Amino acid sequence: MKIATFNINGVKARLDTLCGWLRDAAPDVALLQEIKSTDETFPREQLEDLGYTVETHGQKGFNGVAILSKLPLEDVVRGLPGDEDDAQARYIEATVTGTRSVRVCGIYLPNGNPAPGPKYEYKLAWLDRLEVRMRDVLRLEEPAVFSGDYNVIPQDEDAARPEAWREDALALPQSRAAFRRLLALGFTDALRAETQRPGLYTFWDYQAGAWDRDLGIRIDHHLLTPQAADLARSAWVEKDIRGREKPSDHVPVWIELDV
DNA sequence: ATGGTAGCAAGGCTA
Repeated sequence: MKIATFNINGVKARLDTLCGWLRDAAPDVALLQEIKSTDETFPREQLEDLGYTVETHGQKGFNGVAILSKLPLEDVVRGLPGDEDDAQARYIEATVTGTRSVRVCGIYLPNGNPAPGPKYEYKLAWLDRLEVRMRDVLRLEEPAVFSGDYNVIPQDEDAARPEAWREDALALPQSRAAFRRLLALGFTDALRAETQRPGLYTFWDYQAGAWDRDLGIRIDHHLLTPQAADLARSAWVEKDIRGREKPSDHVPVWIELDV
């Protein structure tokens, strides 16, 4: 089972790109972030025509997440549990069953800038709630993946210019500590081993020629329960997507599970 | 210190 996470940065503006990618790359499951659409305006039919089951947790204008799957999706949860007053659409879960079941959890973590400030407080509170949810799922001792745009640069080697991010909400010590706590629960960062070779990034800013100069950061992650990690065959970044026509500022990040 | 680009949606916010 091939699972990709992809911050699409506007599904309506990216629909041709998305459909072409789904035809070529043919993920079994695609977790999308920043769909910037409501459930009603999401281009569901076009994706269903490509053979995908579609579940969305949308919002007008900003944020929004979705799961596309070639296999049926069951037991969908919309919204990160733990705060009834949180109106931002940043989280969706479902179960997909191949030769065995995998819980797939799609994440669009708050950016948190400017820090310090209320947006950063929201990011840290969201990370605390995510830790609770991940602990609960971990207890089930089943294959599960928490995949998406974490808006966290875990370590200096995950940025081309770490000094440029020193004061940024994506790399502040509290952000990194919270991410490390997620790993300490017992999760595996599926792409971590790949970062032994420098220059593994998933995002390049539209501004200041970041792509042309390869000034990227690694902020899109797959975190695997031990049961999922045992099934993991490989993990990779589809970097060339960033150089195509009208790209998102993120690229797809993949894992393949032996399921 | 600022601005640089992009999407949504129709002005400013978010990133």
